[in-house]
Amino acid sequence: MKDIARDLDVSVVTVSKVLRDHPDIGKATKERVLQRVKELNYTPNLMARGLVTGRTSLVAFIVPDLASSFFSEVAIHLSNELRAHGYFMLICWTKEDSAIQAKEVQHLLSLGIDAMIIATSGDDISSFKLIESRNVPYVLFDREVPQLKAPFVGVEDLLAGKMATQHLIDIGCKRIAHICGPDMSPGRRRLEGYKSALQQAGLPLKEDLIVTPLEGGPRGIQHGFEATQRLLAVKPRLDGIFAFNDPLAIGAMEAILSAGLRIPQDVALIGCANIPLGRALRIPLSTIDQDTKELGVRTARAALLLLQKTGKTSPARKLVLKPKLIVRQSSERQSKKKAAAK
Amino acid sequence: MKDIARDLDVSVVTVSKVLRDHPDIGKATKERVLQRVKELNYTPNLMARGLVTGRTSLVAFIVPDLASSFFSEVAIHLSNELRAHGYFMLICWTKEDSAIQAKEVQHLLSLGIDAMIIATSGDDISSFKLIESRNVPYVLFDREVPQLKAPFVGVEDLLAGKMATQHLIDIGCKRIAHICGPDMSPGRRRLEGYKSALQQAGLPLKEDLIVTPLEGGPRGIQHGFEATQRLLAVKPRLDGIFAFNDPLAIGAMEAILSAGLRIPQDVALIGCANIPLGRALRIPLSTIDQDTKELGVRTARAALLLLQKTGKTSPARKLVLKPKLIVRQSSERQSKKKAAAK
DNA sequence: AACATAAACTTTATCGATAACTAAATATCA
DNA sequence: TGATATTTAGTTATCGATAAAGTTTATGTT
Repeated sequence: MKDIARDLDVSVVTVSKVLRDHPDIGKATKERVLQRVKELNYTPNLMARGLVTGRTSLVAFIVPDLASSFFSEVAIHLSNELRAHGYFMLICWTKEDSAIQAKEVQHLLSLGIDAMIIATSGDDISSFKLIESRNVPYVLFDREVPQLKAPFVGVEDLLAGKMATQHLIDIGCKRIAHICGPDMSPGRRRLEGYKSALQQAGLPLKEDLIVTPLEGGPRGIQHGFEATQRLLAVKPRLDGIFAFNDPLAIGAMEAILSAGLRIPQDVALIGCANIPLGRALRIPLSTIDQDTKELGVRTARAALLLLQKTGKTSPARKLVLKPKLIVRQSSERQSKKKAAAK
Repeated sequence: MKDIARDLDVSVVTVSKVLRDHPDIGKATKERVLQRVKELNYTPNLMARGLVTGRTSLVAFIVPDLASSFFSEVAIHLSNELRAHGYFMLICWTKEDSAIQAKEVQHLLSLGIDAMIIATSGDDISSFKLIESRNVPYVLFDREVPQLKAPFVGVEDLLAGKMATQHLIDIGCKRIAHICGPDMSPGRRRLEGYKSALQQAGLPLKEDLIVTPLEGGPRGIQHGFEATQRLLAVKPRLDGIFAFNDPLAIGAMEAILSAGLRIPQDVALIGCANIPLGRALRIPLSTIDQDTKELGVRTARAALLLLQKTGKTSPARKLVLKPKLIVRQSSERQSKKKAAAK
């Protein structure tokens, strides 16, 4: 910038103004500057600019898990929407580890991003308090933290849990197991939904049919496999499994099949998230759809809203989308023939 | 920082020194400062620091595609390795669009990240020239750009293409099709490998058995489906498909099955990337494994190496890993029973 | 002609830190 | 004991921009 100013014999500020389309610059100088800028392939230093203006056009998306495609898909839609409004999105992976998350958040904060979208790992609120103290707007995604009054965009998980479990009940399952997700709002609510559906149907709640993967961290196929092996050892044998997410369900599928049992005849199976590959599995997987596109777009809008109304206090809206049951072969039995699938 | 200095009646520089563990600070002052830092929950402003030092401890990973899990998996290992060395990794998605990539690169550059790891969308080298002109070290990942002498970490794609095609030939396929990937080094090399394997086996090369998805962008299931429908219309009918990646192969699988054909009896199928779900598919998918963990770790090391040797000219190494054939049901026929799978 | 207005720039201060140098107080040693 | 080291802390300049206020010069107004 200095170079440009020197070359053209104008002040640095003039150059700066040209770059920001400031009204008071002559047409002639403006063109001279712009040309030189092009020649030198100059780009303003965002750190310096950010230092003064406090804005960087960056939004960070903090996710606990990348392997399960749910967050990746949402990221895609988020990114598209934010990009359309002039923001850049960066993804930051926390490995479902709240200590890592705390570090990343701190680092991002001091880097000076404009907003954060967080699917939190752990409900330690100190990180959030830190964000608030820095006046950086943020949106909670997928995972709610009750103590915080930040905007939240997510899915009605209690209902998701109920729907999945109720569906298994509808097709005649009596001994339904649940493989738990991480101990955060979606995991807890889906479990709750599972319990309440059982209760409403007058089925007993067996603690040994509720398992949590031994290993922590993001829930993947191998966790589902391991958990299901333990479940299959419980007698009398279960006849249905509702897994927290699709990867867990896929692991469960492998465990069930390799134990020589049939799906859905011996054990019916349903997951949650509706990953694109669910249809293509050995046994197409029933699941609960969460509409990642809608989630992504709505979350982006929530963030953009915060970014616009700089001063005004935000109403801190809570947006909860309705989940949708998708029945495929893994839970299709004679008794009832619900439509859906695809 | 100023506040802390004022409160404790020391200079800002002293505080700064304490924070950086500079040798010349008294034990007493050091402790006083540290305590106040904790009380105020203070974090140094990285923009300001970066402005002076030129370092931010940030590494950006630029990927064209998030849906196919290949890059997500690599990202996980990359992130782990970089984190172990004190760097933070941010993922940036370019939608397989070189214009978007150019923008993101520019934005990241002016943000002042320490290094970039790029799986490029398009071989427009102007972005790379820009990066070089800013003296930001970068590593090319997965996709090579011949004109550039930056370090490269990837897979021997020519061999991958050969292995996959040769395998189909080995099991008796005569009319083998290929669904192309994006027009960059992996796509081109795998196609080349496909051609050379056919040639070596004395099989004719039919141009109408080589298709490219109509729609551009990241290759997904639906692209494989669409491309395969066109392939199936070609007479005499093909008896084998080698798809650029696993999602394409899965799309192909759906198209083949819904056309009433059997896999592998009528059409044998092989993909590339070895996504974790390949095993669990309706018909377990043969594929070429690329060892995402090794790729991630090696790429991270290459980047770290560049970050260390600040001054010295880097040897610009090229690291090409050997792919591995994984045979599963989608290409298992009587004739030969190769082992592998799992 | 005198003054107000506008256009087109320039000056100065600042964002929040660090680097390089300087200064004072204390320690060490012949 | 005086001289040189060593500790510890403070000064000043700078990184690359922007905001706010100031300065010319040209134009219009009555």
